[in-house]
Amino acid sequence: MAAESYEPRAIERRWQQLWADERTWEVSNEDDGRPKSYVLEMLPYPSGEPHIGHLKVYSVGDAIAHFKRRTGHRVLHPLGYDAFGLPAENHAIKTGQHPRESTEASIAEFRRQFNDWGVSIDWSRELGTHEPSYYRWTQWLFLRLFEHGLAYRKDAAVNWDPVEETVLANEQVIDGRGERSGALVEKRQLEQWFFKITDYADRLLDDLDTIDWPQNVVTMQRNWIGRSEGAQVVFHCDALDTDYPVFTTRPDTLFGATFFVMAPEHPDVLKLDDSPEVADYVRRALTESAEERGAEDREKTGVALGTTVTNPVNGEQIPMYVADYVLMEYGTGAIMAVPAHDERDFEFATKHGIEIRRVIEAPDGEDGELPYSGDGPMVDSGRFAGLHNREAFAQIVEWLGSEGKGELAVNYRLRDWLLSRQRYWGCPIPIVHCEQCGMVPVPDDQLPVVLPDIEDYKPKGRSPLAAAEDWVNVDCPKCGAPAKRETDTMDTFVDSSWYFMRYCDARNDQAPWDRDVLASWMPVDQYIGGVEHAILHLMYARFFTKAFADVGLLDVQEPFARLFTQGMVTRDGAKMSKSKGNVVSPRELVDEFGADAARSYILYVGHPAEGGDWNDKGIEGIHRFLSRLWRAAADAAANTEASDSPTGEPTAVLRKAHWAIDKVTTDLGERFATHTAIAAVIELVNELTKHRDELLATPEGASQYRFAAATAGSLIFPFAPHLGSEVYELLTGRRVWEEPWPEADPALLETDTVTIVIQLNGKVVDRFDVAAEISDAELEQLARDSAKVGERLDGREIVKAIVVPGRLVNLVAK
RNA sequence: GCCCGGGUAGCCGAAUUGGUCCAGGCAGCGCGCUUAAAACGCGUGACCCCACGGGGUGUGCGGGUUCGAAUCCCGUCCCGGGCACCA
Repeated sequence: MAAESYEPRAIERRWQQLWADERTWEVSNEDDGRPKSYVLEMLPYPSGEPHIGHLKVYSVGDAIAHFKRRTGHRVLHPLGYDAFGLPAENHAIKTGQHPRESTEASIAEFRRQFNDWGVSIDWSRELGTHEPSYYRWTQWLFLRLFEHGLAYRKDAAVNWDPVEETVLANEQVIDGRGERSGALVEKRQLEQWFFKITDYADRLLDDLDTIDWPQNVVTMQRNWIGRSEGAQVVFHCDALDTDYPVFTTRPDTLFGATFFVMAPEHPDVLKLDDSPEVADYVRRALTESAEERGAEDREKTGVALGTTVTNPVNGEQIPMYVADYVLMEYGTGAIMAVPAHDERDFEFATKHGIEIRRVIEAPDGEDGELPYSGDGPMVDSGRFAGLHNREAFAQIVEWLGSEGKGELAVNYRLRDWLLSRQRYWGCPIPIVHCEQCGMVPVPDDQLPVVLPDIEDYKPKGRSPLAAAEDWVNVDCPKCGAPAKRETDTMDTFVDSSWYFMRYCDARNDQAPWDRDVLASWMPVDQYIGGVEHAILHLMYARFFTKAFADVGLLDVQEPFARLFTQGMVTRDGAKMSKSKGNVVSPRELVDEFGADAARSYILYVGHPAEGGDWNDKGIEGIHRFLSRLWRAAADAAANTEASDSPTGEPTAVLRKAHWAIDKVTTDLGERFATHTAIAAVIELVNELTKHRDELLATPEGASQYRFAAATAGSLIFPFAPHLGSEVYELLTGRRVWEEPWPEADPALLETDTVTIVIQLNGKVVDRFDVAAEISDAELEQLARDSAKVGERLDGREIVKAIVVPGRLVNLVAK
């Protein structure tokens, strides 16, 4: 009997060294006839050292990558770092350390730990988004979008984070506060760079149907795009002789429009009425934060503008108001108000004593409470009265069209992506501003525009780059006159919106990628990451993919065919956080229990898509299991006569091994239920431990024991690759990752007999064992004989027997 | 307020998607090995009755459909997440 104990560190070091020496996980871009599979985890942001979330995402991804390799796929599984960004820069402001230094120190630590975890990465494709060899192509791609009008500069009211001292994208503002700083965001009128993501709203929406993503992520993207269909309707204002278009989803309620409201930001408000009362209201509304203004239970305030517009359907003059519940950013910044059928308008009208006119009845004819936003027949609506409002919708829009007063229209909640940042540690925007030529792109052969070193990283309301005068002052690439570089940098989300394409052809120095190479790998077959990226990153990456397809750089429409969002690991039911002091450090775990135990346990704590509650004792259980497997393998190996192909009559252990193969294959391959997959291997190992002595007593038993132990190693390999490799090699002399995934023998999956339970309306009346191979027809006959269909039982006549395949029989009585 | 998820042993969690519950792990209890401890192994493990064969009740709560419900339907209560003045 082997006396050695399981020493994960030694085993893990040995295999990691071998994988590094042999470059086992590198994959060539040559097609070798196997189907490709691109498995990718969301790229990590290197800050400090990896946390438990990183351990989880790579445990998940690596299990998939290994499973794919062993089921005959050519697997691309690369890794890189999202290296630009504010935390490194804020650290630099505090300490004076160059962000590059702190970032690269962190990258080194990440790389070291990923290796300690034994993740099967193709390191030949490693990249960092802060490297000039990478951001050269970020800039190059930016210029392609610029050429096609998809990157543009405009003056707009933007979100200004007063703590970070930079503008933020809409997506980075949560409840009126900066996503990182938590500071109340201010509106500032600034000239900024945008990507025209709104051009892609419909495609981003429609193509959600073509990808296999979690339902909740799809829903979040749908809501974020926020497509609504309705009509644009023109209201004429005699006072300024101006037409004011409004967007409405309910043109069928036009006859109920009894007033008209403009947003405080609307440029015409003060032209219509410059009274002190109006001016005061506008001033107050504009200085309020988005948060205050958006508060849910806030009263509807507003001021009359002292003039009217004409309702196009009936020629009525209706009063105009300015009110802050109307948003300048959505629609046209003005609305028609229908208090009878809109809650907000109702509230405002009630407060200001405005007429509330019902134009749609509840369908049952009874007048319900107002406001009523449902469907029903139209009343008090001129020639449309009596129609159902759904029919009237189309007819009213058609009539408006014929009068030149309106048309069908679609509106989106989605805004263009604001990409410029007034910060240092980011990718420079490759544009030169020339007095003569305007905005001039830096020629491709002068890329990259290298980020210069500076002394002072502190933002002062403009980019710190502006202080680097040697760098800023250049000759215009077009006319040669003195000009200035753009000093804003790009949002880091730009860097991470195309990195998955770069991996395909990571060392190409002629182009961001070769189109054919890209076509051979894209799309990513399985993408894995946190649900917190449901909108930002995942929307931007989809947009980039579509935009590059349009520009002619690639041939796919969607970057990520399947998405897996992992749940958060908690500890004792609470989120892990430094302030709570309940953080589990991957490094300490790996030191104590080994990477295999840490990785297996994290996949065992629950279904990886849901959370999973960390329990310090729990990982010891997994460690015990791995130790048992190790000892079983050592025992089998010590029995040198035993062959690894099983001989003799199948015993329970052999059946269990095949059962485990079947279970792990389904649970890992199809359902991605890692918990039950690992539990199946645990059961197999428990079976081995339990029957060790009796099995090892005979040559047949020993062969089955050896086979079962090798199978356990093979099956645990995707979760615990080091021990899996060790066990398999020990027992078979072969490398497990070069072996095809095992197949279960169907004949061994079944047990000899099954117990048939005869029930009468849920009550057990009889039970007996039959051979497992019994056919359904025979089973039913047995049931009839046993329970005497047609006779009476418990005073009731049995009318039929329902046979559930292989399991039980139910009798129906009346 | 609206839209998704989810409530199963003391805890984490399974349940082949409608097939007769609770696999696996943790904690607990008992036993073996041991001078002892640790480690390891074996057994036990929802609740209530019991003549020791078994019987009854059990998946947040109340109904319903079905031969059969953790699973489907209706109502209700909690917990988590997303959205929220978007006209």
